[in-house]
Amino acid sequence: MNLRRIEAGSLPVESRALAKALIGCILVSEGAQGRASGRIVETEAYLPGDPACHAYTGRSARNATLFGPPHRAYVYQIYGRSLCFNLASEPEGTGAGVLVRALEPLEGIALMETRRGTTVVRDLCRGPGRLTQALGIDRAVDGADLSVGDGLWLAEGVSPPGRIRSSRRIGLTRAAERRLRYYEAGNRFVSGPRNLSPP
DNA sequence: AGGATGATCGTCT
DNA sequence: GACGATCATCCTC
Repeated sequence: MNLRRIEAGSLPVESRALAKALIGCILVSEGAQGRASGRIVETEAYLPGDPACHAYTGRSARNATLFGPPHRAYVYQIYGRSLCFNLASEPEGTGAGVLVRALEPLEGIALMETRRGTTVVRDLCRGPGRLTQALGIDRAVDGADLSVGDGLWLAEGVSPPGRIRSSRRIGLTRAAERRLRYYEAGNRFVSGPRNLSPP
């Protein structure tokens, strides 16, 4: 599969615009074990001043990447077992980001099955913790510039017009009512509700 | 297909 | 010491 890398600076910086623009893009991981990739079908935006955003209470060792340049990878561990993959958003100095919640597996299915310990393709990348495991993303990825390295990068994909919908974000207790989750309507690899009415 | 539950540990109070 | 931007498993329908 010939993938065209997304060049630095061609993605939006504003959080909601970035969350929408990422739908359809392809996330690629390459390493000694081979290549694994998937098409992004679900994201969530975490805005400046958003009580649900990790940057809300100020800068710390964990969330420092969110305050760095836009589009750097922000990786953190949640519930003791799962890693979540985000892209920092907004200009440097402002803490915000976009969580990638689900991928539609494209390449390296066998590798993903090994890493995930299941052959249920629908379960390989459906959920933020699952997709990081399937792509072999670890905490060392935190802070990485995806436009430079060859281990993890973004490629151009296809987002059919009119297919992107929004809903409440998933799993939150704070600011849960805000419609900052974006997903491709009807796609079976979306992790939450996947056919809600348009806004 | 969908709801409830417990595991598990880095980070911050 | 409490709390998660979750997951796998077990249950019922």
